[in-house]
Amino acid sequence: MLEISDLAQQTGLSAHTLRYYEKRGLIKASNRSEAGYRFYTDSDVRRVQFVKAARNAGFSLNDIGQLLSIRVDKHSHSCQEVTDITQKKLLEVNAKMAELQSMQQTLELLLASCCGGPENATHCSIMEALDAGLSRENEN
Amino acid sequence: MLEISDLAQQTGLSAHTLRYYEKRGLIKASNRSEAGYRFYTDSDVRRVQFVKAARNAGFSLNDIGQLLSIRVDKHSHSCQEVTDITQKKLLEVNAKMAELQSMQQTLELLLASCCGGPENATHCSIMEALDAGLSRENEN
DNA sequence: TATAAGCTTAGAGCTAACTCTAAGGTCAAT
DNA sequence: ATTGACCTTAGAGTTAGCTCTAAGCTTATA
Ligand SMILES: [Zn+2]
Ligand SMILES: [Zn+2]
Ligand SMILES: [Zn+2]
Ligand SMILES: [Zn+2]
Repeated sequence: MLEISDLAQQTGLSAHTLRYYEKRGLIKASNRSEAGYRFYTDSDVRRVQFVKAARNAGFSLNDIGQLLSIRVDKHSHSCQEVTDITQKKLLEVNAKMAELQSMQQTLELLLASCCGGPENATHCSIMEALDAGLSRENEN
Repeated sequence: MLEISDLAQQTGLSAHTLRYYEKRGLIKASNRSEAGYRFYTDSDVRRVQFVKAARNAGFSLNDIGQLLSIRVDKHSHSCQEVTDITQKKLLEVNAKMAELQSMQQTLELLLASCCGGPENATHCSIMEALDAGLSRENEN
């Protein structure tokens, strides 16, 4: 039986975060001491590790809630439900990537155009480009 | 002289957002009517467009505040200051991209491994992979 | 037994960039 | 003069995921 700080150490999450996850309904200590201290079993540890792996994959805590309810009763859920959640997340990630790529490209162009030197910015091509609205092309 | 809703229409930002930008110190109506209505000049419009272009490039409102103070007094600032801000932002964007790319790769692997079918999830390889902590390899 | 470390809870605070509400004033048109 | 659309302000609410605080117990060690 692990106390919360032991679990924190084993998972790399803070005790605060673990209590927060409990408040969110994601995890729960299997046992409590008479004084109310949380005690975690190996099964609890595995559940937390599942949550952590899902976080690394990019799932939101809400997504993870769904994945966890599938996990505890796999018989009542299908592979399709799991892929639906995963696919949806992939689409979100792809959308954000596209946004960031556009920023990246813009920033690289800006940097390539500016001398970056110590003289004053009256002629700065970055400022000019921003003044020109990034030379059209940006719908949205 | 444009009223706030005219400026909103011209820039594609909401009047709420424009007032918010003013509260943040980014923009300001050059004039006010006797009743207190904001009136914007062409110069104000260009400033808002600068802000919008900078937002599109990924700059935060704080960054934009700095860029704007360079913009109004280019003689007292150098190209280097501008590139510093831009470079810093590019590094942030690159960091986020790396994070997202890792998620993307993970999600794609997960999707490739799962049948996605209607049968129950007792054998689901996505669930298994998450249970296995995404097969090690994820430092952090 | 005293001290320190760690546990409990409810709830506030943080970040970023909006987004919206309430309560009221203004303006053009009917 | 009365709609209705628009304007003003201060300030609260939203989102996600923590992060921290306060006030008070509990437990282990010296
Ligand atoms: Zn230069
Ligand atoms: Zn320059
Ligand atoms: Zn399957
Ligand atoms: Zn599956």
